[in-house]
Amino acid sequence: MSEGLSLATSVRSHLGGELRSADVGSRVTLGGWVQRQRALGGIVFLDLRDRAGVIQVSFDPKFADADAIRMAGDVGRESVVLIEGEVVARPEGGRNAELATGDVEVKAVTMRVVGPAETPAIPVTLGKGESLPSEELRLRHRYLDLRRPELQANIVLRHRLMQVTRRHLSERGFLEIETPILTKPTPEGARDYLVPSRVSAGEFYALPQSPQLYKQLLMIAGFDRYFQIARCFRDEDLRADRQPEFTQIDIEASFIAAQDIYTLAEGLIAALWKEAGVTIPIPFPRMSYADAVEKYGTDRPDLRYGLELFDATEAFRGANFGITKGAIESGGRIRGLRIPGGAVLSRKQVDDLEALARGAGAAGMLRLKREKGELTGPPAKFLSPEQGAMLGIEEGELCLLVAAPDRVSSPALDRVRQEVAKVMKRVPEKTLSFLWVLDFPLFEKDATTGALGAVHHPFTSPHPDDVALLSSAPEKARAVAYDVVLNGTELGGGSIRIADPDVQRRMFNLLAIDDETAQQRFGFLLEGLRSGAPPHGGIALGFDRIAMLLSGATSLRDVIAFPKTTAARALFEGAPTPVAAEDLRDLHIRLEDEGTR
RNA sequence: GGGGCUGUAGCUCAGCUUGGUUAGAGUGCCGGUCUGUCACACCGGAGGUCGCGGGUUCGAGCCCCGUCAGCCCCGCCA
Repeated sequence: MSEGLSLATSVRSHLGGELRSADVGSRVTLGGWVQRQRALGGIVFLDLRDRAGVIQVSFDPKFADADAIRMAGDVGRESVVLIEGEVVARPEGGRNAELATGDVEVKAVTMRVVGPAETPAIPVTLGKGESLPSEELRLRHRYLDLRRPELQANIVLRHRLMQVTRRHLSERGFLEIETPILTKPTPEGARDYLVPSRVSAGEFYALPQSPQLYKQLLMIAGFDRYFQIARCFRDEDLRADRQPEFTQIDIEASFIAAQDIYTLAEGLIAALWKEAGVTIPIPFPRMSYADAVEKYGTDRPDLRYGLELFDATEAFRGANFGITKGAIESGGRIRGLRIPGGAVLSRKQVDDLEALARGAGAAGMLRLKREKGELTGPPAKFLSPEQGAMLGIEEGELCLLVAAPDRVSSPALDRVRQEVAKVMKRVPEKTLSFLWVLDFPLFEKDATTGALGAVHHPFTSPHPDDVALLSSAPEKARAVAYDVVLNGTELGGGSIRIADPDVQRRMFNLLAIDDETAQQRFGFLLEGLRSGAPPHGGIALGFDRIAMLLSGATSLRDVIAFPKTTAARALFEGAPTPVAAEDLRDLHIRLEDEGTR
């Protein structure tokens, strides 16, 4: 973890974790935490930990004063001590190859306990028979948890990724500009975190879900290139990869097209991965949204393994098989995947796959396989030999099919495909498969009401080839919107925005937002657009997620210094918390059921 | 909003299937021995609201109901 800096001060001369053979002979004053003691009677060893690592300190009666030896034996773990002594080479056979400092040790002369510690509530260093404490306790005693080298390394990497981001973008003319944290509630999208206003009774600010409108206004203002490492807030239910407050690398630029954003984001992503020691090839491959959903059933496909979906509708056309016949007649298709070597999967394994498909909304899954040249499985007897051949199932292959409308079969087959890759061990762990998914639809239809909603957001520019569709078939119109995906995980996304106030007005009309509502919600942006807006667009990358991937962590909580739990609680400081009645009064807020609290 | 898993010593866990004497282990902690250890070793000791509340039972860590907390998933996340 050594960063090769001198962190010497008037209190300490070196970082113990940085000492090496070259330092032998130096007089040093170290400060750090007592990680472990080994008292052998006359002689005492302390493992002293600081930001750079661990160094062994020996207290030998021939060098150290008696007070120091006594204190070294008595001091509690995790206490902070200052030690004066000399760096010496360890005796032959006494070196510790597992320690970066293991060729040397510090022979102590004096010691002071400057920060005595009570017995830690959770172990910082795991000893014999100990495993990592529960996450609940780790979060409750976060200052102890953060002392662990693993978390320190994650936080240090996060810092370096931030600096790379700033340098990379600054060097390309991007200006880091802060936008408000107290902002205006937005009815669409995620739930807002609201902040009551004291001076304006009954009115509320919202914490930003993203700086979207502000960054567009900065383009209208002529700053041309903006970025921010922006904190965003969304009051939705959480997951391992979702925190209520999170950090985005937010980027916007003027006089650009989508192509420019791809190049820019690829350069930044390559720089971030390089900082973590990984060279990645750019540019990334690109795929249309329509292709992604057709071939993989998802808008963020994992391309590390094949297992493309295929359309088997033609093979089943005319077959007197109730399930497929019904699906085809009601406008659906028969889609599925062929799994090389999958014929060996057990009945139970395939049942489990079907359960996943059902969990994702499918009524069931059809199975066929070819063994010893013969096609078997429930649908087989309904197919003529010619129809069976159309399925293209090779020897040893298992074929799984879902007969349904695409909106059902796509998510079901996506789940099945991912699980098959896992079960068949087809996922190459080390491969990094970056991908641009382009040309998202502009709108999505609400399944129950049929109303149009924005897929990305209402300021996303329609695809230039599809402008005519806005009047005829808006649900078929594509947007100039793009996501960048790594191994099936969305790293970020963005779009080219609408710069023309007339187009923006049409968008609102299609979204059933009338002029008055639009003015009320987005007036400041609309006025801005009418005052001369350059063509502009941008992207936002999930910074925590990138830090998580690059540090090898499996939870965002391991790359955030003070994260929240899945109930959005902060266990360490204890937020949220009730507040005094007079504070609520000042904010013009009265709680329901106050008497029962 | 829904589903699943977990909660026993400071920490990590066993005990719960099939209710029954004094709830165990490792580690940590406390005391002692030990001059080259490095997950030191050895000897001794203390340490429990079995998450919380209610119920069933002669009897509950164990069975039932509720509740709180943590984690994972679905919905949700423009």
